[in-house]
Amino acid sequence: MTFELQHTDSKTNARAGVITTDHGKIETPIFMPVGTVGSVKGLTVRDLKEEVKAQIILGNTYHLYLRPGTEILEKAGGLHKFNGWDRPILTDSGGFQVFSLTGIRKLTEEGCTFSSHLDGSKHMFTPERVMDIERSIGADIIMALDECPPGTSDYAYAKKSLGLTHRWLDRCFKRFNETEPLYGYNQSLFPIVQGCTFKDLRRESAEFIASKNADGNAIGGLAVGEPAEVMYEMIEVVNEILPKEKPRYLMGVGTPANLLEGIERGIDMFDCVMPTRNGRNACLFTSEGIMNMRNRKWADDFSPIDPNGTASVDLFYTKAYLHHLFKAQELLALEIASIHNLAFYLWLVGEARKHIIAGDFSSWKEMMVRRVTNRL
RNA sequence: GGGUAGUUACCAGAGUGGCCAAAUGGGGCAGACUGUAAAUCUGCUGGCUUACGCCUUCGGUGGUUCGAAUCCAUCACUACCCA
Repeated sequence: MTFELQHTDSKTNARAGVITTDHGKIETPIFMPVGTVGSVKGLTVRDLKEEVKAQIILGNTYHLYLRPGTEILEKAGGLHKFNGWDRPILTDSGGFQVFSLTGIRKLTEEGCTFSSHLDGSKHMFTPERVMDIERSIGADIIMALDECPPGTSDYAYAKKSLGLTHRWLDRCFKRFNETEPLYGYNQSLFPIVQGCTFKDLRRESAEFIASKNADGNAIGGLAVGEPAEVMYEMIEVVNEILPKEKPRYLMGVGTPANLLEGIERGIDMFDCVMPTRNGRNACLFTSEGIMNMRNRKWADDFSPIDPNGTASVDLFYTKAYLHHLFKAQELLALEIASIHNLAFYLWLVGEARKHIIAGDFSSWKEMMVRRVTNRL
């Protein structure tokens, strides 16, 4: 995997670049739709390519390990062959599940013991095991196993957790370097900066991560309960240290405004369940603002879902019809909303890229932040 | 014509003397959702009120009672059964 930095904004830290993987190129800044169990919920590969214009999608190590399991994935020839997505894939390590499954998991120096949310069976993730599973899945970019502590963690816990994440990272790299890809194309391992909301821990972590000289670097442990302003501050602290010539991935973020603020601060990659999950819950993000499609006011609005939208569903269907589909609990509502939201997210980062290259990112971004946070 | 059961908030439906402005479900109206244990979750849903509280309500009317959605009488309507 390589990264070519094409443009850096003169007024901000925003950049435009190209990541090249064995499954194709990714133009940054980019948003990556989340396909936890190997499927971006509600969308076909054709939807992803033709409507959403996705360039890379995510899979999740924890979920894919539990089902269908590595045996099936290896028999299939890797996740790309299994789900039919022949463009780049990134797999999260299960670090986020270490955070979200609090109560059915236990952390030790060795790794994380957890009960399957599917059948209660006991499993253990160690850095080595996670690397092996991510080799089996075969994503182009694989994430290190980390601990993602809550945004409200105190300093003592944050420091302790950071130490564990760093030691786990060394073990991830060791195993990664001792093993080979299974399917004939290269894989890149991204380390993850942690440190909660403490600047000195974030700096310490960023320096440690930068020293690994990985193909790309991630920032984790944000948008997990802390205020957005604090998140932006942490990004600034970390991005001062992370190398400019490598892509920077802000994990799990976020709202359209979060993306714009992140891009301004030098983030290149984002992923988030928001466009799909909120879409399924009738929340539509558009260039004019946010709409709750279940609200009565859309019942007799026969204008297109999004006149400025790039997906065919945006112009083909009306707001009134989509409102009706949500009220009637029709599957089609979830699909239309998911396609729309993802297409909007991809449009947004694509526009950001154009404006970075054109040199007017800053003013465009200020205008867009106001528009995308508007409630319709 | 006779008999039986019933009539409760938008709908269905509990409640059979005070703890009832009235369970529960649905519907309705809003809100939340950030590396997906989420097609999920939360709140509100008689009126006025920030709240305390006050007012009006359980088919109609009239009673009994300190007190009635709950007991009595009567009328109306509905369903089923017998002629």
